[in-house]
Formats: sequence, C-alpha cells, structure tokens
Amino acid sequence: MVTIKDVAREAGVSIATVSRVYNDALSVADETRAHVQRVGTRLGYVPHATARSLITRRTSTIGVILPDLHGEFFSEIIRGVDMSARSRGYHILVSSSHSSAEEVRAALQLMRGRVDGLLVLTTEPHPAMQPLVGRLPVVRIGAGANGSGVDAIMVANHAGALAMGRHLLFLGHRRIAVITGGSENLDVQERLEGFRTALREAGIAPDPALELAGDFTEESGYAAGVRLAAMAPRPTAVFALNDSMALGAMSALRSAGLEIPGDIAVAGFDDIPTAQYLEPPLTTVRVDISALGARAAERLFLLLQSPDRNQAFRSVVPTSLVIRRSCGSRADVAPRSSEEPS
Amino acid sequence: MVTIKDVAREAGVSIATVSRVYNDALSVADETRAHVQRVGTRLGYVPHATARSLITRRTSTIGVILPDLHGEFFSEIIRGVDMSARSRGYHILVSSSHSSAEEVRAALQLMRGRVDGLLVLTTEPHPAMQPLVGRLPVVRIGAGANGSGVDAIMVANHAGALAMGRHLLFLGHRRIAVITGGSENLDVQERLEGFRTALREAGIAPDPALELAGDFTEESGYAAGVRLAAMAPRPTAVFALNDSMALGAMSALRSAGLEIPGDIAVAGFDDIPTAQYLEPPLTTVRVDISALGARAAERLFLLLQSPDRNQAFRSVVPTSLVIRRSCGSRADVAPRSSEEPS
DNA sequence: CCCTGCCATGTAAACGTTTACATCGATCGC
DNA sequence: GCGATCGATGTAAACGTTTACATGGCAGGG
Repeated sequence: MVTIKDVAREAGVSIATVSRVYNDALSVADETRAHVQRVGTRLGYVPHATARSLITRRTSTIGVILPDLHGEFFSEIIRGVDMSARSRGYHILVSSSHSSAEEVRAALQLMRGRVDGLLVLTTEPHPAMQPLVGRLPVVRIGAGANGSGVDAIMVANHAGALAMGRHLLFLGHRRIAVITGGSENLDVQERLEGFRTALREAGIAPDPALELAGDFTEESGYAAGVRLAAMAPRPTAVFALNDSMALGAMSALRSAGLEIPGDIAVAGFDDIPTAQYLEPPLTTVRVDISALGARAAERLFLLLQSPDRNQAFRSVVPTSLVIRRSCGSRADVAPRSSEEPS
Repeated sequence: MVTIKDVAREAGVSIATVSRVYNDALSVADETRAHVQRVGTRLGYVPHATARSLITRRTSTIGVILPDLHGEFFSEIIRGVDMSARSRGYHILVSSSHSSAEEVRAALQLMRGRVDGLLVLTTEPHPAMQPLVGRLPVVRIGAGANGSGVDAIMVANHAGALAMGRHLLFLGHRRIAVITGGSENLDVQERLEGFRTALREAGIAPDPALELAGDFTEESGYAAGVRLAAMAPRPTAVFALNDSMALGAMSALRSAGLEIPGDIAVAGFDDIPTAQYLEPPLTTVRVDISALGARAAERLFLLLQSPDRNQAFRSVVPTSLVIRRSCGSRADVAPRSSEEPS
C-alpha cells in the first residue's frame, strides 16, 4: 500500500504538503501542486479513508437501518438515500432485515464510530433508542415517529387511508373488509385508523369481523382473500393495507370464481410499479417511497452540518389516491348499495 | 466521546489491559476483567471502530457495488449478502444505481480503504476493473464474469433459457417471440443465446423480427406487448427475458383483447414473488436471487481468510423451470401447431 | 537598508486503538 | 531455597492521516 509518506519522499516534499495538495488547501504553489499530483497518480496513491476519518472525526458515511421489508419498498428507500448521499460525497452503511428491537440495538452499537449519522426505519414502537444513539444525529423514517425527540420523515398514512375509505364509500360500498398488517406495525395502525375514520364519517361502525389479519406479504393477502370469498354476507369491497397483500387477495378471489370489481372491489396502498399492470389495474394510494428516503437523507445532512438540534423536526410526505379499475366506477356499485339505507 | 484511556484511568489499569479485555485476550485475570467490564459499561464505552481499523488493517466491512436494478432483484441480493455478512460480523457498504463503467470506477476508488473486500454486480462487459481494485479481494456476481481473472458467481442463464425454449417448443409453439433487455447486458445475451439454441435444436432459425427490444422494466414489456399484438402473423408465444417485462407484456396483450394463454402464451425469467399471483400465474425460470448474494458473500469471506488466490473460482447457481398457467398445457396448443409440420 | 508581514513549506503532535516487548511476582522443580 | 518459567500487567511504538505552529525567504514601505 502506497502511503502519503511514499509520495512525499518521491516528490521531495513533506507529507504536510502532500496532504494539502489532496485537500485543496489554498496555500500551496501551483508548481508544487502539479508536481505532487503527478507523482501521486504515478504511484497510484489514494488517501487512506480510515486514517483520515480517525483524525477528522468524520467518516463520510451514514448508516441505514432497516427492518425486514419486502422488495419494492426496500429497494426504493435505498435508492433514494443512496442517490442523495452520493451527490454529497457520502457512503451508506446498510444493515437490513432486523425484526426485533434487540437486533436494532445491536446494529446501532456496531455502527458507532463508523458513521456520522443514522437513518432508522422501524415499523414498530420506538424502543427508546435515544440513549443508544450516543450523540449521533438520527433521522427516523416512517410511522409513529412522534414519541422520541428525534427528527422524523413520515408517510401520510392516516390521510391516505382516509381518502381511500371515502372513495370506497363514495362508490357506494358499505360492507368493506380490510386486510391489516402486523398489529405492532405503526404504519398499519395509522392506516387502519384513517380507514375507520372514513367509516365513522359515513355513520358506519367499524366491524372487527371485517378486519382480517395479514403481514404485508403476498401470501398473507392470498390467505385473507380465501377467507373473504367464503364470508357469509360477502363484503363488496376489500382494502388491503399494502399492494402486495392486495395482489395476493386478488389472486385468491379470482380463484374462488369472483369477478373484480364486479363481485368485489379491491384496493391497495403504496402503488408499487406492478400495481398498474395487474388485471384489473389496482386502485391504490400512492406514496413516493424514494422521496421518503431522499428527504430523510437531506434532513440528516442538514443535521450533520449544523447539529444545533433546535427542536425535533417533522416532515410528512403526502400520499395521493390513484384510481384504476380494480374498484370499478360508481355505476357498477350503486345498484347493490341501494339494498341498504344510505 | 469516552475512549479507552478514560476507562483505563477510571479502572486503575493501563490501556493495554482494557484493550485486552475488549478483545477477549486470554491473559487477563478474571477479577480484573470483570472490573474493567463494569467500568466500561458504566461509562458507556464502545471501542472506536475507525481507530481499531487503522491499526488492525481490517475494516470488517465489505463493499457492494450494484447497477441500477429493479425492485425484487435488488432487495434480494442485498438481503442475501447482508444476512451472510452479519452472521460473520461484517458490515456492508452499498453503492447502487451505477449505470456507466465510469461510475463504477469512481465507486471503487471511494471504497478503497473502507472495505476489506468487494462484491461487484455488473451487467455489462467488465471494464477492466482489475487494476483499480488494488489488491482488494473481489467477487463478481452475475453474467459474463469470465474474461477477468476474478472469482465469480453466476446464474445459469443459458441453461434456464434453453429449458424454457424447449418447454415452449414441447407445447407445440413454433413462432415464439422474445423480449430482450439492453443489448450490452450480458445476462440478456446469455439468456438469448440459450433460447436460440433451443430453437436451433428444433430446426428453427432464430428470426430477428421476433426479437423485441426491452430494458427489463414493466414499461418496456408493455410496449413490446403492444407491438406483439399488432404483428401480422401473430406469434403464439412470447418469452420475456425477465418477469417484470412479462408482466408488462401480459397487461398490454390483455388490453388488446387477447387471451392468455389461449391466444398467446407468455413466459418470464426470475420468478419474482409476484409471478405466482398474476392472472394467469406466470410460467417462468426460477433463480434463487438471495442465494446468489449469499454465495458470493461466502466466497468473499473465504478469500478474506486466505487470500492465496490459487486460481479464479467459478460457481453457477442453477435455475429451474416453474410451470404455471400462462403457457397453458400441451393440449391447448397442439391443434394450432398441427398446421405446421412437426 | 531594515523591519513587517505574508506566503510557501516543514515539524511534530494528535486521533484511539493494538500489540511486541519489558517487567515483575509468584510458582515450581530440583 | 534458588533459578527457571509462566502469567498478569504495563510501556511505548505504530497505523496514515490532518493541522496548529514554527520557520524561512522575499517583497514592500518607510
């Protein structure tokens, strides 16, 4: 390994000068600079990142801690963060597939001293991670980031689900099932509450029997779809709290011989790329996932520059309703809903 | 920040002893060890990773360099690598979304000194990355990893596509279109060649007019599907070189009023989780993506332990045909194929 | 022509560890 | 009971940088 000393000796200058050349310090003669650079490239010198970090106390790296999440969501978050980080000369140290708070704790521990800041995406209640963090800047991504005093970027889960609930009600549906995710999952809780709010607005009491448990996988969506198809008075619509489950449910419902949206309408949440290519294309709530990651990263960089920690910062990325064909139009449903008092 | 010195002073021992305690060295008295540990946790001491790296010349981190790839594939690779890395106490430094060889080169440069080894997934011809690498152990993932003398884990692209081609031919299809990916993409080239081989085996000359350009996105699959539906003597089957494009193509074909597999059979490659929930469920070539990542990581760890570089190591992860309903069964197609000499 | 000040460069300390080597008792074999 | 051995601990160098401070030469002002 060629070090700064080698370059200095070879170029006939001191290591300080070489260092200055590689850090664009102003006070070095043009001639010297050019010469050192020539020698440096000839020798194939690359400053040793670790040594540099040790003294500057900056690693130019941010840590990203993720739970065990599924395809599309995962990759988009990373993409957003990475793009943003790279443009600022930062690297990202990723630790994924954490299920328990204990694992997250361990990951945090291990990242200490390797990163300048942390992006944490947890879907379950914050495990009092404050103390662990040391005085490392942290930005949380996702639901339930209230409690703790750390900055957070959140998804408008409640608003999105509320909008979808209203849409379904507007279409004339009254018996609407919902496929949930893990009960600890805070995104789920927020989405569910948004949906219930819509029901209550319409004077409908949320019915626990219509809330089917899922876990955000296609498989659990399929299982819920099977149960759904067999229900006595069958719901006229089902709202899956993410697209993967909606997809699984659609598959199950079709297998049971049901038409979508004719016999039952299906709605999802997230708007993964696949959603629009399904048959029928899926009506869903769009959330710009990569923006979520990018925004969190931006906020973190701000924090790194001026860690004045004035007060906890909150930002909510909006959601929007994407209406496709899996829920039909008002005309399709109206006749049926007329059986009940509106 | 609390350092080893603080612990040493507080515990009344030398820093060497503290260091030994935190490195499980054998030669430290049980009593001392316990005492130091108590003091350490009380003070909240965590060894500084960077300082440790500097002297041990190990970072306990491996770099992962990825091109700009789509959802499922991306997340599964990372998952596989991360699981494998974590179980060995390694971290992963990710740099993704690289499109050009130049970007990859830059990423390699920046990782120098931060990682102990590198996992590189490039889909285009190797940009003579050998020299850049310094003497850093490297394992390549994916197609065309022959040329360079580095270790590589590959997908059985040729065999998989060959099997799918034979299957389609077995079902009686003779005019089979194929949706390709970027022409530089080596996975594409291998898959395409496998498919052509199947055709030739059956005495059919590959027809360039039946090879539609795509770029591995759902969108490009959709576009190809549109063209396909409009073709004069319409092909009876289409083989998309990845599932995302198959999905897009199915959507377009259906929009054009075609039945799948009645009017046209559709096959994919990868077996992403979504594939089995499509309507009809997609016949495809399964590749265990997370195994790809995990195997590459395993190989890298081996290399890190004993960098004897005996000779370039090759490993191919197998593929398997997954037959679902999007291509129908032999009976469905036989009548039509009887128009041609078998 | 001398002093002041500035610019380019060099010297050396520091960052937080690990580890080879030295030291110091105590135990053990004879 | 004495040297050899061994186990526990301490001392200090080293890893490859950055940077405060020192140095020295040279220009410009008086």
